[in-house]
Amino acid sequence: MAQTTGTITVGQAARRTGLTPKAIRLYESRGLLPTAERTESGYRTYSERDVDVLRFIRRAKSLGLRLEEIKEIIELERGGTQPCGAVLQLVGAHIQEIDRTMADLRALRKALVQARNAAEASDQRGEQAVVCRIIEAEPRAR
Amino acid sequence: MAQTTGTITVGQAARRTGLTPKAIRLYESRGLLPTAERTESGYRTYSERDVDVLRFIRRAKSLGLRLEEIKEIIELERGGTQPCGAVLQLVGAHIQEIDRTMADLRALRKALVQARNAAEASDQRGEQAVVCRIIEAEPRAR
DNA sequence: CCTTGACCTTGTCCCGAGGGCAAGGTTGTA
DNA sequence: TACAACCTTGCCCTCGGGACAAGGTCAAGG
Repeated sequence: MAQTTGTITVGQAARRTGLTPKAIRLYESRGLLPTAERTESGYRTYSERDVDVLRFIRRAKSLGLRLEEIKEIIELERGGTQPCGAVLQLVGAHIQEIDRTMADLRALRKALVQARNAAEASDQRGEQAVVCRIIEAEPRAR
Repeated sequence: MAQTTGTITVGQAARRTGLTPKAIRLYESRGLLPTAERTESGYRTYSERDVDVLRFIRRAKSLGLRLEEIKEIIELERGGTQPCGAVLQLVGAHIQEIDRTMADLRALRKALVQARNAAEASDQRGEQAVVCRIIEAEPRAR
């Protein structure tokens, strides 16, 4: 195989970045990575530069950015724009989204605990329910 | 149409329960509802009992239970078992799951805020990054 | 009687981010 | 030459529906 120095296969790239080959192919198909070069036999080949981009993607993903958003950042950077501003905006939006999700979860948790307590209380009073009172109870708020 | 008193269509059931017709058909296909009776022309028909079950499903869903879990509860109840114990167990498991998710989100939020602060700080020092430092930074933990 | 509009039917594709599996080609080593 | 380990593409699955298509049914009004 005509493999240039420093050129690796998808599996090696996966091992070096902590991703899976499947994920790497997905990123290519979604446009986060340029279409990979191929060997004569059709194997994808990756350069160190590609490995850097893949690591970048992994870190961005671990911060909760979506592939589409990561793609935008990469395109900005490829176009020569410093993507800092855009990244800060994305990160800020994600923090807000997390805050909203956590507020929802807190409310849900409260509802679950209340429902459980109500069920245990009625159980101790020896009541019987056709279907368990936990969910039979009319939701007050909502 | 030979529609018995109290027998309604899927759209009417949807309106009475706050669900959509599509969702109701999905629940049937997933086994949460028994296969609906049909009119001669093929329309599904629902009884008041069905409406009660649908309301039950909606409330259980609003508590974050998954369709598969709701199905188990309904099956227990149909089998004559009081599902209270099972429901309590499910609810307890969900509270734990919510706690785990919230812990994850807290950690994620912290990482995002730290990344943002680091980026702003390096920006103020006039540094330039090939790709924004927010994501370039090596992840210490994990 | 016929049309119109609202309703119903089934079916398919889509979302996110891949996982799992199948069927087959390629590589490098024993 | 055989074999394991790799690679390729492609399809179906997740979860809870939303959106849309193409067509059948119902009730009311002209």
